[in-house]
Amino acid sequence: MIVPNSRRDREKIEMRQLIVDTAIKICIEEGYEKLSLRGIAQRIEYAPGTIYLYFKDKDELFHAMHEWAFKKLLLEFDEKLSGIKNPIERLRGISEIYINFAFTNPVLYDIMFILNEPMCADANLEDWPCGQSAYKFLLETIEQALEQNLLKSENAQTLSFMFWSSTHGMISLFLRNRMRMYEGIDLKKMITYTEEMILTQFLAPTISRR
Amino acid sequence: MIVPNSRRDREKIEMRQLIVDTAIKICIEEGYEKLSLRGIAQRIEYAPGTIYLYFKDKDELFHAMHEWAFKKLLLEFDEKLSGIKNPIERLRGISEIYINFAFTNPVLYDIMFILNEPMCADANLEDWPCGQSAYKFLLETIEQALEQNLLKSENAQTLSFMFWSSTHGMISLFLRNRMRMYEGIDLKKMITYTEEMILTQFLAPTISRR
DNA sequence: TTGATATTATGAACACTGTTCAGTATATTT
DNA sequence: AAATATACTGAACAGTGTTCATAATATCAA
Repeated sequence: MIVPNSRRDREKIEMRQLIVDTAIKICIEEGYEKLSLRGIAQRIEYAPGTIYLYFKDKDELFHAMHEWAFKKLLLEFDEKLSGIKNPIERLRGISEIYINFAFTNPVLYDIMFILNEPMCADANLEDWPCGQSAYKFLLETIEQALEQNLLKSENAQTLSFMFWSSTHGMISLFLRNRMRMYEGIDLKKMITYTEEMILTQFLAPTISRR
Repeated sequence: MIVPNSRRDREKIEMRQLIVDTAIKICIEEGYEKLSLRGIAQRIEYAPGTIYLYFKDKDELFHAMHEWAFKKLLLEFDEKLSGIKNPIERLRGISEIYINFAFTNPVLYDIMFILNEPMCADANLEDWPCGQSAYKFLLETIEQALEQNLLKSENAQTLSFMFWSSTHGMISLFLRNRMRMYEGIDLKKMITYTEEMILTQFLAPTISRR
């Protein structure tokens, strides 16, 4: 990571961000498959080769977009969930934000969790701070829920994985148009309903209710 | 669908199949991202333009590969599950076959459920007979389980969607290398364990046990 | 068998893509 | 003002999907 000491370094970071912003803008406006380095260069009125002064290759740019998207999701978690103390309500909040994020920013969701860029193969965890933080958010919430006996006793890691991947599964099948058999059904409603159904099954049976 | 009446039609189908087989072979050997029409043409010793006499474009070829892969999965369902009568055991069988299929044929799984080809956008259900059959397999099994009160009472469609997408979620996160936080863990074991955990939660509580 | 017709195959060409790099322009430092 | 360092350019390369005039081949009628 570059730390902005001189004006030069500052400009370098600004230019990097300009490229990332432009890339994401193109993805949103025209779709990820239309994203090209030449297209980015044209929008910011630079020559194609210039981008290579700021990113080693397309993968490194993708990596930056990836990180940028996670930062956006993490920000929503922080903003909307810091006030919620009950672990189960936090869990519900996480689900809601996650699903809404995917529906509002399908392209970003794609970049974060679905697209297969070589970058993902050899990138290590240290290069993925926001992604890790987002996962930690979920994991810690579940750990708290377990401590307070609000969920059926299980490994916190396993439960986190279960909640995350089931939600991801629904969203990615939706985003990839693999839910055509549910014709005429409001798919977002179906997803939120199923999400709640799963959560309910894993709630610990309350001993006394008043 | 072309029906082979004359020798000409038969040859047309054979050539189509040769192209599909070659395409899948390249995907398996070198990865989907290395698949190119020129590469296929070279392997079967034809000119690049020839492929366009059998497929309108790359999308139509992808569609054929897509269908071919579903046929393979469906075949495994038919072969290994026709003898199992108990709906819950069938459900377990479906999970096992599905997960094993994904781990054994990651490229095919990609083509079937993850890759985003324009084809998927405007293809209608009629062009997806095997995919529909595979889903029906799951749906009917769950309907039977519900009839026999073996699962917690819920909509069969919702339950099917839940089981399918949670499994898909785990597999696709694994295939896309998005499970790096579970370092050192046997990921296939983790997936099969979680799969069983989910199923267990949805089993109807047995009234009497002997 | 020959000639006309329909089918099948070709490969150059077009417009794209990511990427490299020698050359040029600009900015900073001496 | 000269020397050096940085930033930028755009042509070039090898690759992609796709098209199409041309050529080869196969089929059928006379």
